[in-house]
Amino acid sequence: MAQSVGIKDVARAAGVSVGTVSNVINRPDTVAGETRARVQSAIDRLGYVRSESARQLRAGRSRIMGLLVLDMGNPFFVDVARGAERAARDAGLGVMVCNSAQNAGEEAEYLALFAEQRVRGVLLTPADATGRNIETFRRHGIPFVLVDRVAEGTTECSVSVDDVAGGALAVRHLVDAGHRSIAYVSGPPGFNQVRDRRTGALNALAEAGLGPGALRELPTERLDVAAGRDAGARLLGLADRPTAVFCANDLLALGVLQAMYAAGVVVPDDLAIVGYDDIEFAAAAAVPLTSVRQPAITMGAMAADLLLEETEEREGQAAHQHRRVVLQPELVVRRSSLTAR
Amino acid sequence: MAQSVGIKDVARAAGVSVGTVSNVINRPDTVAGETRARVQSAIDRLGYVRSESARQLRAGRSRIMGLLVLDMGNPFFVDVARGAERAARDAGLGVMVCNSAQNAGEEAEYLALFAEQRVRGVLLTPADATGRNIETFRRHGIPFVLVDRVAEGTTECSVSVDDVAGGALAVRHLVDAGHRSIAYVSGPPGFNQVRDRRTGALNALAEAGLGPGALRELPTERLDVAAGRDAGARLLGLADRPTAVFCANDLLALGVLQAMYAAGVVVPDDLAIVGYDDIEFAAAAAVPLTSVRQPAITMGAMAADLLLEETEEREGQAAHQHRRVVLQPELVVRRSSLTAR
DNA sequence: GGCACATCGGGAAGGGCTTCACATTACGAC
DNA sequence: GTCGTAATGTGAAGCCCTTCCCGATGTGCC
Repeated sequence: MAQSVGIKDVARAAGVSVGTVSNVINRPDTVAGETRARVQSAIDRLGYVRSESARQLRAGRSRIMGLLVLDMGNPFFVDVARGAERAARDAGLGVMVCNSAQNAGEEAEYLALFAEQRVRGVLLTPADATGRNIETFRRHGIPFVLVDRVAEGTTECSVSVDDVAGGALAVRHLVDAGHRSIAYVSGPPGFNQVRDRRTGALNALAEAGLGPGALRELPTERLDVAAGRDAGARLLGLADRPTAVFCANDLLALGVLQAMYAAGVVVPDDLAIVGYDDIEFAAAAAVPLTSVRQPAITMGAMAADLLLEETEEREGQAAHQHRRVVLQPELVVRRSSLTAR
Repeated sequence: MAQSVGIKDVARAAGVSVGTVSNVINRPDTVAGETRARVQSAIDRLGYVRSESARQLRAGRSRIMGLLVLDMGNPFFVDVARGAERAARDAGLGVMVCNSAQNAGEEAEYLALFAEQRVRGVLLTPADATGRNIETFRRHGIPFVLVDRVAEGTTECSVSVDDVAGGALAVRHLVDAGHRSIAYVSGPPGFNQVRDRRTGALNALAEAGLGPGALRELPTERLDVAAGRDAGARLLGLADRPTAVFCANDLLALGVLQAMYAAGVVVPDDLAIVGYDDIEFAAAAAVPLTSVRQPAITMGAMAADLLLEETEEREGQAAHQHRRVVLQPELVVRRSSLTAR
């Protein structure tokens, strides 16, 4: 197969001009049926595929949307991606999914890549707590939507879940079960989600007349299973060990669970655990995990829709109003938080 | 920020020709230091980002590699992607990861997308058992490497894991533990992996003097947790229930495990389970899963390397020999297969 | 039969970049 | 002083496509 079948080759083969071939592809109704058929058959015969780069160069923008997530190893983000993909596809766009791996450097690299690609817009779960990457990116004039994080200031659209409410759900549940000393395995302190969930947790404690002293925070470097195991080990070393632990996400919770299992600590009897995200594997865990469910697919889809709305506007519709959508989480109770008695 | 700062604007601002700006970016050593600095500062000042599409149009090919996996919800493929990304990045390429969701139609769409993008090459885990998509794609002359599947014929490179050996490992382990009647939750019959793992299973049975009747196959539509739950339900309905089950991947195994748990069947005492892939969540399952580990990251990285080797050759090195790399799996024994006594 | 009007298709102009052949300059050597 | 050479920079061609303006052809109607 010839490496380079161009529109010219097709035109020659079909005995028409290149303009006509282009019309057949892009506005078939402007071409007479007979001509169209002839051109189409030439296209098929030669195996012509139009060059997206040329197309894009002409159009000035691409048909791809960038999605930069914190961790593709976390099924939560896989779901976000799924939702975004679906919405983008409905609009005829593709999604380029990239993984910053919770690392500001990689985030910057991928954002630069997106800029070079003249991506239509970007969905972003920020990894860089300083916000410097975003600041730099803003200069390019490429619209973006924050995912799983509320936009601060009024600058951009965002779709997030009410993390304060989520944290409160989790801890209220534990308090109701009688726990009075709770650990919070929290993740990197820079993340808003982490902070907001703590705020919610403290609120729930306050409701019950408990002070912030009832919450012992165990920060971690990363939001993954290994970090959870590590936090679990630290938890075991605490004097006056809490009777319950709330984890900033399910991966951490699974890690904690593994550490408890290895140490012979019985969950939930000796330690109750509540996770966050309700990933599919939470239900299949050694002890099925109680978790705060987030509508991940919806979040991805809504973010993509907001972005689409914003980019359409650029084609001269009514002005797009930046919006901050906040969804509500939901508590899913399973065995890990049900003290047996 | 002006939407469109082009190389011309930079040239004007720096008082040089466009050619020189291009040289500053692509071959800085051919430009005098003073000029280079002036151009660079103009670039920074204007926030110029080169257009990848124009660059690519000129170059005739892109700097992106496509990766099309069966299921991004399966952590196994997330690892494959990780490996591929790392290897590609080392070569200065980006990876566009797409998810065929085990669906031939979506696979075809994404392959078409890759062709339009003039992607450098494609790493592919085929979803279309008929091979028709591949056949069509081959016409474009874009090199590709099959991942997790042996190339049939001598047509392409492939990287896979010896599935026959893996199936044998799993079932030999079960036979050694005394099981004489084993179920195989297998997945869609079109998949080679599924077939090869069965072959291995039968081999292991034969070694032990058991006939194929000792293996009861339960096919499923998909390779995911829901399908596993479904297969588990069917398993429970079988007269003369097998005492062990071997699953074609860990997601199925987790599903089976959930079904058993729901039905009060004790794993491993009433039913031993062995999965495949050894995803991270296998170890954290309700009953930690025995599984056949595959070197997923390595597989992704090797596939990317093979592809790079092949595309480099196109620039006129020694001819690239298509190769089929076959890696070895490894059994990881955990509680789900250890009959308690 | 001739005219107005659709309808089609042709041709050329970019769009932003790289690259290549060539112009310019400086400098050391003879 | 002249020439060769190396070091720099210039400018235009061309990658492949879309789009827009027109000319050409055909149609229906008076």
